[in-house]
Amino acid sequence: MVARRRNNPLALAVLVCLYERPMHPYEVATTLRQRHKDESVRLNYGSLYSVVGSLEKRGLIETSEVERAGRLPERTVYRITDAGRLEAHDWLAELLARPLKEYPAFEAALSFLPALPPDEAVALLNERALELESGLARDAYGLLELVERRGLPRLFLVEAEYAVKMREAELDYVKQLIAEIASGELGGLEWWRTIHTADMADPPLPSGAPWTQPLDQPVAQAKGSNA
Amino acid sequence: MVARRRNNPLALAVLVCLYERPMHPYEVATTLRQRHKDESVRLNYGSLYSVVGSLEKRGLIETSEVERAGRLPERTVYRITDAGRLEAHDWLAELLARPLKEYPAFEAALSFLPALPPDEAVALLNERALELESGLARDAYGLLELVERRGLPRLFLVEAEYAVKMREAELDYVKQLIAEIASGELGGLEWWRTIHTADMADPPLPSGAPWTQPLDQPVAQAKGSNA
DNA sequence: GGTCAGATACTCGATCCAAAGTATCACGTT
DNA sequence: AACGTGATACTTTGGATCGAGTATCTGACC
Repeated sequence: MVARRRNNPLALAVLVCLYERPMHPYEVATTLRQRHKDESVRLNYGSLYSVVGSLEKRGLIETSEVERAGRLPERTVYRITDAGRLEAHDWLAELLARPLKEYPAFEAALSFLPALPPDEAVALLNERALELESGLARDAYGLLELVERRGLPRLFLVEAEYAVKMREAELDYVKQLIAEIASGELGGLEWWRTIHTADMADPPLPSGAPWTQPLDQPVAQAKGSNA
Repeated sequence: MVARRRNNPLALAVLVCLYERPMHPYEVATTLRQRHKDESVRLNYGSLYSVVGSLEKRGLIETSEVERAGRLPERTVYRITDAGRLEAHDWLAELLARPLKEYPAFEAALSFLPALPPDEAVALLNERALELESGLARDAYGLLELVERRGLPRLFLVEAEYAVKMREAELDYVKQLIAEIASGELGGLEWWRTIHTADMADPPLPSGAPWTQPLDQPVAQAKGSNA
């Protein structure tokens, strides 16, 4: 019954836009883009229209009018309802106050790190560090440009500042990890090296050896290799 | 034709598991859970079986045997193919070396920050800071426990270390932001306050006033930031 | 005055995925 | 001996998602 229960932040973006004034979906999209919100909220038309439909079904927005210019497709203008205002407020408050578990791709990749030989891992991490650095330079330049060239108050850039900080932190961690592998300081390195010695040639991952150890089972336990 | 082209990291997890030895999907799931990989990779059965099906269709894994114990459902055991080994390697390398644009929920929320009154925003951010702090304490304890109680090498915890670092950085930013709002230091604060003065009562967001300003349009400008 | 890029406005269909469901077994409890 | 609980192993369902597609209009340029 409860369609799309607070999963896609694009729905929040729509609500907040309509809070400002009634719009048709396409106008919401262009507004979000103009304000660079499409950098923080995944925006594409398919999702937009489906999200709008579900908001209407839930009574959070309603049709205000249907226009048509020439023979272009109709524009359905929506306005927010009281329920919608409430939902927008509560949802935003929730997103701000409660950290949400997410699954960044790099975290997943790190969890499979032992599957690659240490040397290759270091090379790849170095590449990442370089890309992070250049990306950071670009982003920082973009921010400065907005603040200085036009006098855009920082209030409207907090999300970008946050993103920059997070990338800086990631870069820090990547560098530290590289250093600890290179210096042999990282616990488990010997094991890591040995399982990648026999087959330097073709097979990029070591077969037979576990790519990571079970984190449980301090004692040898007969878990279910049920054959 | 190319089904599910490197979107769901669960597929990589399956490949890496099967690199170790042939398994049936359910066993992959329990293995991942035992190794706490379900903290870094979103894991649920629906996705697991559909991902496995698509890997088979793409020739990256193949059926090794079909078992049955009693009247329980059949277990289809899969093994990885050479193509699968290659794909696993390349995919993992790509994830490690290239930062991927993602859309954290908190970044989205920050981009709508001006929609809430400053006081409420500060209160909510404070709540977040508290939750981040207690979460961090819990996580750090968990790590220490694994390292000390059982002698688990840090190599198998890099993804968790990364997650902790990221949260620390987030906490830093949240604290800094709170301070800058409280001290009146943040650019745009006056405007933020004024648009939230008339209606302290019911409407939690100010209608009529733009919740954030267009970032473009001082001069008609050629786009600028392409991602 | 023709054409061609780009904006306008939405639609479609093919995947993708999360959550719940199904059915069996295993084990301990009362 | 009936019951409950949790593990085993996979299926089903229907919504969510995304990229591409359609068709029109606008304006710039030569």
